[in-house]
Amino acid sequence: MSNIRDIAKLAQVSVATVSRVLNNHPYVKDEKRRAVWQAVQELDYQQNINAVHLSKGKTFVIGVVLPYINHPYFSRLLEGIADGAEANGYKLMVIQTNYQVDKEVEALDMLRLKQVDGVIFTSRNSPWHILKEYRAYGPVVVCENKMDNQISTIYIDHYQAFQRGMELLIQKGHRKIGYCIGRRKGSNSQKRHEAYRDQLGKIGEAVTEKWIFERCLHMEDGARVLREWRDMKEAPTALVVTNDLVAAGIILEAEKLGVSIPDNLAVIGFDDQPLAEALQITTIQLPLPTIGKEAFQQATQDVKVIHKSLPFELVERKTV
Amino acid sequence: MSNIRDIAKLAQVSVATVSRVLNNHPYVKDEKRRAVWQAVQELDYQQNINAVHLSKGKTFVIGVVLPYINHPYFSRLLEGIADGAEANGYKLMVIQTNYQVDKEVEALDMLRLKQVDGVIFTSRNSPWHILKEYRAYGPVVVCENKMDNQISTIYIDHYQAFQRGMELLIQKGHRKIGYCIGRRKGSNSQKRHEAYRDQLGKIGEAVTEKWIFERCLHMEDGARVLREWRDMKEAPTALVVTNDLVAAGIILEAEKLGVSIPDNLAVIGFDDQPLAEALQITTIQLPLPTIGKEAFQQATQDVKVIHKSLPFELVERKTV
DNA sequence: TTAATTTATGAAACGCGTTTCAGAGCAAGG
DNA sequence: CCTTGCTCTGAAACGCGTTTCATAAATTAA
Repeated sequence: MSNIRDIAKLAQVSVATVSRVLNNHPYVKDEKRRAVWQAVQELDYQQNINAVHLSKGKTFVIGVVLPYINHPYFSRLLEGIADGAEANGYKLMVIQTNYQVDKEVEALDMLRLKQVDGVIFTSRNSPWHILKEYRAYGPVVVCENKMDNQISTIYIDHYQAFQRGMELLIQKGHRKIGYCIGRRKGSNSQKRHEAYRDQLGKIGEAVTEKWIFERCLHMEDGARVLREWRDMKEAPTALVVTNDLVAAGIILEAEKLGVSIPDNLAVIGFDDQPLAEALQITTIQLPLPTIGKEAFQQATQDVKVIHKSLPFELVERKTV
Repeated sequence: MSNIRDIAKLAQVSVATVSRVLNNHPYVKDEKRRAVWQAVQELDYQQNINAVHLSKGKTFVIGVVLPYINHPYFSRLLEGIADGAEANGYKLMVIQTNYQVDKEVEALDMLRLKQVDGVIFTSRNSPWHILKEYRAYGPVVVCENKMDNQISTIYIDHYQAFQRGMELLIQKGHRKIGYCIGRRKGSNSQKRHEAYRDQLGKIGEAVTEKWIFERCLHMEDGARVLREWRDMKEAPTALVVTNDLVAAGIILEAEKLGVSIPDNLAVIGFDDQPLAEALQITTIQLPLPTIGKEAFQQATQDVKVIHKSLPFELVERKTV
């Protein structure tokens, strides 16, 4: 394996000149240029990118933290990030965390150790102060609605989005409304809960804890929810659901059990995945790829901290 | 930013000793150990992993090539790879290619430049000889059925899997059978086609080109197929479909258009995603996460070239 | 008590590309 | 003819951790 010094020797120039030639810098005589390329060919030179990274103190790699790779919400987000990366000559290091804090810290450590130039959290479980702590090592971007003067956030206003869903249901006459969520403690989840509480408050209804279905993220969870719902003495007439996947699970299980949607139960999802279109699910469309792309921008530019909310849109179909 | 030499100076030891302490090597007096850690604290030392990579000639990163991140087939595969990586202290660099050859080559270049220790192709578009060319730079693992004495392959026998699907349909009395596929030229696709041709041959039927639906990968494609199918003068009575997602698209569109599944059209999918369970799709279950995990193993171990086929299983539900 | 190990430690080399800085040569401007 | 101002180069420093090798000191085995 030859290196730049071997090339220099063979081409009878200095390593500086070799570097210049390889990187297409100006101010090198054509004959030297040719000599260098000639030597590169002869020795079958391959650059060692790790030396470049060391020397430049930069890797053009962004770390992406996501709890589950195989979930359309995060896949779409990741896709957006990947598009941004591709367009800007960056690579992506993907860390699947299953919401384990140590995995999240591992991702942050890549930043600390200069393995990546920035980190994007599509979701997180670690306390905020940990992210702040690592902020000194490089840009950290988080996809949630949080105002912090050091960490940029690109997000959907889940409070408003959830509110929009609630409004639609209330407008259709629903008063007994429940909701599904992946986990309670997430920041986005909390925003949704606040919207839930506030909207119920507006129509003089109290929060019914039993109507809040936790651990709802995948399609199977939807089926579970529908069965639980069916067995309730007092059941809600409408559900605002984590995402389209869970909504689909609810709807398909409802079909099996002879529950009519939306007559017996109205359902509203989030995301607007192809599945929502196929099943005619009323949903709140979220611009996930755009979030991803913008998060990427922020992770690479780091000129100033921003907090950007991207618009959602209600897509009315047939489940409300 | 302090480095190992600063630590050495402050702790009054050599850099070799610092390195030993940091890496928990034996043969260092406890007092020096303490002195080093003390200095590390004082100077807030952060290791530069790029120097480690350069020095070791290894990065503990594996490159994963996949055409589409946001597709459950590849997501599940990636999930398996990620599990393997996590369990072995490796990180993953993900390259989304959209089947562009230059993107695939970019991934291979990461291997050549020592940015990654190995590359896994979950699917590819580049000619085989390119992969072979890069094989010299490190392990390249491909998820398709190809016997090569240099490149390991971990795969599902798509010929047999497709055959199994065809057999079921034929056994149920179908003779006019079509199929859906993502793209014709893929190696796995070709295996499927061969099985299609052969099975049709066995029952004395010829291949009907119009019954081969190309560019079927996502749910929307299924809807398109169903409509095309509906408009055919002579239509197949059964379809073996790319994957569960497309099958779901077909089934849901059929429902909308009043086409009865399986009475008017039998459908069999691949993968056995949660969606298949929810929609009661008869499908060929593929061990995607296992494929991923094994591919990972092979990408890191590289002791000898293997070709491993993993078993699939027919899951009969209600669409055949 | 001597030989053979084991423990401990540092100098120096190794992995390798980038960039700064000083200086030389040469052409255009005055 | 002299002064700017490019063009072109290379030496050396920089980024930084790992590992080998030689050596010294302390044990243990014989």
